[in-house]
Amino acid sequence: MCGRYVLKRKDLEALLQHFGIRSLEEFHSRYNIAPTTIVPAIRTSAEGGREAVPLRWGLVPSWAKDPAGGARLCNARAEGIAAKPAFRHAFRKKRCLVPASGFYEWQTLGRTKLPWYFSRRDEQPFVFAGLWESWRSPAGTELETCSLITTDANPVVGQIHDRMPVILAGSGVEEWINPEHEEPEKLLPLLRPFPAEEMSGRPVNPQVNSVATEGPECLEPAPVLPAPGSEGPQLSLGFE
DNA sequence: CCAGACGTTGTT
DNA sequence: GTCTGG
DNA sequence: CCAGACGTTGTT
DNA sequence: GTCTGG
Repeated sequence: MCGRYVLKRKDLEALLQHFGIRSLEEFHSRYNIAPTTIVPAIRTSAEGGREAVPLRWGLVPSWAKDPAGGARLCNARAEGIAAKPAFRHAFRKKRCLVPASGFYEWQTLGRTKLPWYFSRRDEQPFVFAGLWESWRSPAGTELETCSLITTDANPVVGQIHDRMPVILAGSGVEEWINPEHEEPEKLLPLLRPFPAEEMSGRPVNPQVNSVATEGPECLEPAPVLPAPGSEGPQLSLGFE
């Protein structure tokens, strides 16, 4: 799954430039982005161009009664999005890209959780495949939310967790937000695990566990603390 | 036809 | 929004 | 995703 | 144990 990620300022700017979107308001690097917070996303505008928009992470279906209580939809399994009531509409009509520098997955070690940071091996920014929705309150206020699509983990991430977010690359990026595409047969093949050879991962500062830790210290290497006899974390993944 | 239900994922 | 049940 | 909160009633 | 908040 993917319940936390990283987006550095310069990476967002590079991506916006790539899509021909001029950088909006100032964005500061965020090293511990969590569900329920506002995240930058890219989608096709009503006019057919690209736009960057703030979305709340945690999709709320348009028909939901309460946007807070049940909104735990920060991920959507690729296998089910074409049919699940909560996602099928967004899958056809409201696809988006979510810029990122890297993401976290947790390794359970006994009673503690160790966060690992995964990114492209070349440290280039990338985009997650996302869905968004619009919810209107009884008072008429509009709330736009999003969810990140997950798929099977590749062999690198798979050492830690069996799922990972879908990372789009190449022609898949444009195809995903092309509004002319609505057929699952065309879209679902884009939702594959990112190539393991192009990814790397390493254990990082356990302070990541708390959403209050938001700075670059999140990416500090995890202290090496393998107790004798217990299996400690491997130093890194993504190497031969 | 209308009323009412339906949210998802993750983990052990 | 869309499907199911009555 | 993880961390942290969450008591409940009856009675004065 | 389970729900809420970030």
